[in-house]
Amino acid sequence: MDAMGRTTPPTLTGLTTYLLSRTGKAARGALAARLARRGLRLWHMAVLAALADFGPHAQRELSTRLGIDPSDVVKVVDELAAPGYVERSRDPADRRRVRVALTPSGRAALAELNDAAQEVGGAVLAPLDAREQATLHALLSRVYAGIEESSTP
Amino acid sequence: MDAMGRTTPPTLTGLTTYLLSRTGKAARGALAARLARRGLRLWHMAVLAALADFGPHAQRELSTRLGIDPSDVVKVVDELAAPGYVERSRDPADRRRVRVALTPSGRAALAELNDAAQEVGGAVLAPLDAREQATLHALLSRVYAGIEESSTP
DNA sequence: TCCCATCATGGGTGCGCACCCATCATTTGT
DNA sequence: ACAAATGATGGGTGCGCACCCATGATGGGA
Repeated sequence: MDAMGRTTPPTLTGLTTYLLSRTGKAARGALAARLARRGLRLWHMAVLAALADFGPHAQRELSTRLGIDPSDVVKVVDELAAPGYVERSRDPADRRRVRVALTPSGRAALAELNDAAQEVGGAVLAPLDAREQATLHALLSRVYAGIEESSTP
Repeated sequence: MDAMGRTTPPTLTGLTTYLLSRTGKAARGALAARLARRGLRLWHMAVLAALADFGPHAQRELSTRLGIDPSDVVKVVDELAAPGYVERSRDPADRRRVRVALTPSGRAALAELNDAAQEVGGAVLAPLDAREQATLHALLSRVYAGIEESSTP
């Protein structure tokens, strides 16, 4: 009797925005679940990645780079400093600024998080073969670039 | 001086999950903004679409089809019934069930929402040409299918 | 030197979303 | 006929995220 099944309405699946939103949420959720094991959230990983890729930042720089509210940066950095993943130090040149730097332990943690993320990616993208995953990544990169550009004019 | 710019850390952009999560959130946000103009949220559109595509549902059916908590279905339907987009009626065969049906006004509203969604899609996917948008859609469809399947065993 | 801009910090708000539980009406199975 | 299962409803919770404002410390320009 459940002939109409559990199928998602075609009106929705026909919308690329809908698919993006859904798959994105799934990806986000899976990733967040992995991070939660270590008591971290997505922003924590983003901050660690920024520090690893670009070296130490003042908190304000983290804010503009990642698009987080400066006020929230404080809290995220707090939570990263507690387990010793990052270190705060005052910038001697400009003593208002707090320089945030990655510790070795933070770098190691990031590596693990990255592995976890790769795993999650593998699971989510399982229906696609390697070639297709690559094209998906390429297309998404361009869409992402477009978004970044339009949000930071 | 801001030589390191506002670039997103490559460690993140290298992760397809991250790109999915971000672009998905952007898509979701843009869509939600459009719906908000009419005082609706994403679930409202999903329910309207389900009714349009598959005809009237009992609320429980909406719950299982869309993966919303039964308790939340009640509230969403409440909000759709207020402007007269849907109508509730007791199923005469099983008087526990409440049959939810789309009204003409609801169908019209859905059409408008659908147009809005297409617009949003066009904006988000602007960096891609038509052919690329099509392949992106196809790839995402398969990923989405994989997700649905693994979440409903 | 003084005023204003900048930065970090802490505290608080509101929204959306996912969940859970208790209750009541009704149907189904025994 | 009665107990158990099902469906709808209302009320409440917690989390993540995005914001906003006030305060105190510091730096830089008039």
